[in-house]
Amino acid sequence: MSGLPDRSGDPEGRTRIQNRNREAILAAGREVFARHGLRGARLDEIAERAGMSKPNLLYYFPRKQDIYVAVLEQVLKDWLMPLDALDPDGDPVEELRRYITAKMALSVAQPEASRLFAGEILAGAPHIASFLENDLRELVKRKAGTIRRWVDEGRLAPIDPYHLIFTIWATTQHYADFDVQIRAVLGKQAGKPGFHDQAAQAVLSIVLKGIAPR
Amino acid sequence: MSGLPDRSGDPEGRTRIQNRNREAILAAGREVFARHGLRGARLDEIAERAGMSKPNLLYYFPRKQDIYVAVLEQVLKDWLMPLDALDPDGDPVEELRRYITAKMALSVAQPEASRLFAGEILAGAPHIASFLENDLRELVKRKAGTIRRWVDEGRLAPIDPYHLIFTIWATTQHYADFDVQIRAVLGKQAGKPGFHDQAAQAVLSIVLKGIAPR
DNA sequence: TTCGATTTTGACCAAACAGTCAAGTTTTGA
DNA sequence: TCAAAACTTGACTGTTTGGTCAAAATCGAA
Repeated sequence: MSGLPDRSGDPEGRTRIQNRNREAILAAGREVFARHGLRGARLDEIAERAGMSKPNLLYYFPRKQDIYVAVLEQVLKDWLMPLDALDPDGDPVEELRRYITAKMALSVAQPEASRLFAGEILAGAPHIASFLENDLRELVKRKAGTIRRWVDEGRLAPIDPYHLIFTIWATTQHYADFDVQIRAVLGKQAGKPGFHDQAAQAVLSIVLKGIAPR
Repeated sequence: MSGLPDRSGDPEGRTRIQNRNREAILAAGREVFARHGLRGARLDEIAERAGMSKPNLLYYFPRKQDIYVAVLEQVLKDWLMPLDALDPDGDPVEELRRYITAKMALSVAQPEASRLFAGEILAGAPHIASFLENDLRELVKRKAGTIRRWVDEGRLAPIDPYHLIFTIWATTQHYADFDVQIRAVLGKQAGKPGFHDQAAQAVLSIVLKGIAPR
């Protein structure tokens, strides 16, 4: 048919306008869902932040939940990479140092992703139950096995691998999820260059020293 | 006037029925707000869980936000007690051990309170900004001063007190806030008696070893 | 330039929701 | 026992919200 947009340059077969608008919607959605969750988010608000009318928004994503799920999928795409990268054959302390550093970097680079994830968990994880019970559970099981072996070999202090992983998640994601509280407590200190490096150093120091072998 | 209910037994001057119904509403509100936040919560849902009609609910709290603020006030009433109890003249390690234990106990005993707090933070802390910038900030400043003195005296490893406090908040509140994820990862293990004791032991071990003086 | 496909939106609809009200029921203590 | 106060709720209102639709505007490649 004459006049059809060229979609050959796009793996999903989408037009230039579709790609641009979907990205704007997902960015706006991430922002609004991170703060208000699925139920608290308003389509009007997402549309306004995406710079388009509400009917146009719905032209691309027919339901509010469709936007939410698409944003969640984006978040989860990279969510497990840092843990997945933990090398069973590597040096335990260096591997965990790299893991903590990578998680911290993710919190700094994509705080809204972390907050969206946290909000979904607070809501009971209705949309990511499968992801948690399968992808996440299997990966954590494998990596916990690795950490347990490191402990058994005396290369790490006797610590339950699951609780270690939970501790790393908690401390690194905290800087994204509770950013508002941290800024309230620290005031201008929290906005200074190097603040997150200091935070990363503190977490690395406490956790790595906390699990160092005797 | 004849027939007035006796309120002399109540410090707030409320009747027996008022006390009973307010408590039911606050308990229901805490549950619904913890999961859905203020914007996502429905009055119908709170009323149903409180076991009363919606107009009756509104007889006691005229606006949805009134319930939310009342629930938040309940949460914040005890929120700072564990940190406030940190004794500047005590043994550093024992004081921090007690603090971590108390925070963990709070997470176990009142997970919804923790989740409500987390949700309010994710939403930008619109209703507790003053609390964060005043009560919390002042208290943390004082206790960070105590911890810094302990570090300076060589009684703790060289660690930034603020990041230590954030680490303790993160690790202890994680067991309440991310309970759904922990249960997904651990399955039945998370429901066993003693699980939270093990969690507390793990956090205590990592953090206290992590900040032990050389 | 053209024309078919795509994109856009103002106006609108129906349902959901916060909150109201009049009237009935229950409580309360003299 | 009684009457005033307190409590309760079905029916309702007005607003908000998710979503629809017809028609206009724009895009895009021939």
